[in-house]
Amino acid sequence: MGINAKDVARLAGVSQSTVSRVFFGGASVTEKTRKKVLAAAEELGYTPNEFARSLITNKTNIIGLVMKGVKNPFYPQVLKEFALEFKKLGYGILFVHTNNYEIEKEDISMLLKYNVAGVIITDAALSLYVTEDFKKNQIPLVLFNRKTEKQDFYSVGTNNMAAGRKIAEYLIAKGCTDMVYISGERNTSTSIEREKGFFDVLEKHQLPYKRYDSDFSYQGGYETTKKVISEGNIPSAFFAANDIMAFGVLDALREHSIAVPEETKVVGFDNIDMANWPTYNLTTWEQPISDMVQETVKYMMSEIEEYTGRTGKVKIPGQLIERKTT
Amino acid sequence: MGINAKDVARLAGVSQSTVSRVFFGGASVTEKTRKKVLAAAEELGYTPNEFARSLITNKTNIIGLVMKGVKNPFYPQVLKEFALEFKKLGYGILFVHTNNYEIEKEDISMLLKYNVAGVIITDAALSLYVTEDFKKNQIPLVLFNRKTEKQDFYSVGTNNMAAGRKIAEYLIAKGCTDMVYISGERNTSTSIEREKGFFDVLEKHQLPYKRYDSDFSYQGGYETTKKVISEGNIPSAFFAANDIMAFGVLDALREHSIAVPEETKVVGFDNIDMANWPTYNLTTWEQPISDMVQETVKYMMSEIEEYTGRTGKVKIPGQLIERKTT
DNA sequence: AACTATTTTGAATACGTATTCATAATCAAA
DNA sequence: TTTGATTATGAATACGTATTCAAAATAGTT
Repeated sequence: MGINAKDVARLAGVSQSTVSRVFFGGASVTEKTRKKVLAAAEELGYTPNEFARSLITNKTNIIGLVMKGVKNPFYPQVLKEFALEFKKLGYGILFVHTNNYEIEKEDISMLLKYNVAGVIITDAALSLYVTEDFKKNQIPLVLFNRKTEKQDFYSVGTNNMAAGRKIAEYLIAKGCTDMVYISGERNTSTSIEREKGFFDVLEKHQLPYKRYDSDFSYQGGYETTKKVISEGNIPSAFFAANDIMAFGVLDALREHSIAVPEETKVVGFDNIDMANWPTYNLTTWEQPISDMVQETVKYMMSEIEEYTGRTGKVKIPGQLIERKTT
Repeated sequence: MGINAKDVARLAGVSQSTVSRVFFGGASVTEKTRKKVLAAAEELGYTPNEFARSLITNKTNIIGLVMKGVKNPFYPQVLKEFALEFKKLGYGILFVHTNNYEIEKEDISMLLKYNVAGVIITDAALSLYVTEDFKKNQIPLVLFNRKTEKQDFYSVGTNNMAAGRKIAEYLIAKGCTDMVYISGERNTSTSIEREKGFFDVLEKHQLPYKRYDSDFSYQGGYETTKKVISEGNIPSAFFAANDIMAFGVLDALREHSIAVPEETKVVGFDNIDMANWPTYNLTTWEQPISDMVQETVKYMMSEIEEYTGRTGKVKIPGQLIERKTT
């Protein structure tokens, strides 16, 4: 179909090998022939065929990015940052949306078929066989903002437990005495860790607390809060496991004319753009997306350079962003 | 590195050709050998190398999806729908985030290098040379929710002008007399068309109107409304070119204690999930994402099957969703 | 059984590139 | 210039698959 290296070689009066050397870089080519080749390539509109290239090198410049939630604006933001960062490095992004809670066999297959250079899983959980599939093929894998009980991965996240603790201390300092934690899906490490840090501190201070199980969604925060209100005891503070649930909390409170931060306080998690919108003005914990992305990319590139399969848990510190809901 | 067809062939006691035939489909293979091969493949964990495949067929199962805005939740939603739809058909998605207003040369190059089967551009604008690059390579292209002045593309969107008209008629019927349109970026077809339909009707009714230029962002809607308020004349209705701007409008109004829908009314566009949140309860125009995606996929697949380069403008009708802001 | 028509299979080849290995060209030093 | 060392180039090959072409096996018919 298209123009190939042989065509360019013919026009430039050199061999195909030389054309390859010009475009691959790192090899020794005379300045004169390089110019000849580049001129010919320009004239013909030649672009190296990435597939043939990958066939030889057994490497691709594609990173697989697996994502589940797009309703939480946090994740599109993450996607964007990854896209920009990898673009700088000449890598493309194969986007895989996984619908179910766990990454599906189909999704893995897609990633393997295209021999991705690395995989980032941002939202979904993954089970054992996934481990094996990627390890067997020496494909570096990063769990972004999620961990499994098993330790054999590299994961990048924020220090959820410390954040939970800090938030508890902050609320106590503000005079809160009894608090409610609204969890995300109960099997996600993020929700569990935030809860643990939060409750640890409350227990140490012998303060009463209660957990309501929800699902990281706006509706979840909203309905849960309505339930809390209907039970009659308004706590002195709500800590929601992410921002959009906190928005649901705030809207439910507003609907019942419960003043924030006077009658009760609300803290979220993520610090998505919307947290700064005047309607919400939400006090929340900032997840340093850029730093987390940078860290992920750094590991990924080093593992692509030379695969070691090393594991680890990197926790990028975040910070409390104080606004008007506390 | 990994397992290849030859390995499977050896284990199954057949030739590589037969393995290929089993996995490519459409060819004639005995049920018995098929089972043997599949068993061997399963045992070894074989997946056909898509790159070698593409080298032969000169086709890929990758669709390039170019997107600019991720702050507007409308687009992540679109991304998700495309991902799911194409996954069903065995296609992967190469996600390209373009930062600038126009799709960049770098982005095009990425798409060409990977020889994508088709390209969908959702948000960004594109200039002439892009046209040529894709046409030359017979790569089908769809403009999703955007059009250019040039007619030589296939575009899928909603009928923005008709929607603008309907919204105007609706507001007039509600008794509004002077209205404000808050535009998106001035060079986007969507914003221009919505405006045109809207103003056409108002002019016909000889009603006063005014346009404020904004940028499709929440901040834009918010600041613009503050400006409108500071000018002293509160219009009887705002029509914002998308929902998140409408949210900005509502928040600005709320801040100034201007009652909606009593003192003024607000209409958005898109009907993103958030429009249904209790804080906003926004009356808006629903863009039928699913239908638009379906239509895009249909065209894409037919052009992949057999490239014709045919152009057209498909407009999927939407509908007014009436909530509490009017 | 004998033959033909059809289906299934294997060997060989092509796709476009990177890379090894050998050869040719260039350079440095005497 | 001669020699030796370095560099630039080309021919050949490999990557993993789809596909053509011929051979083998099977089914169908008499």
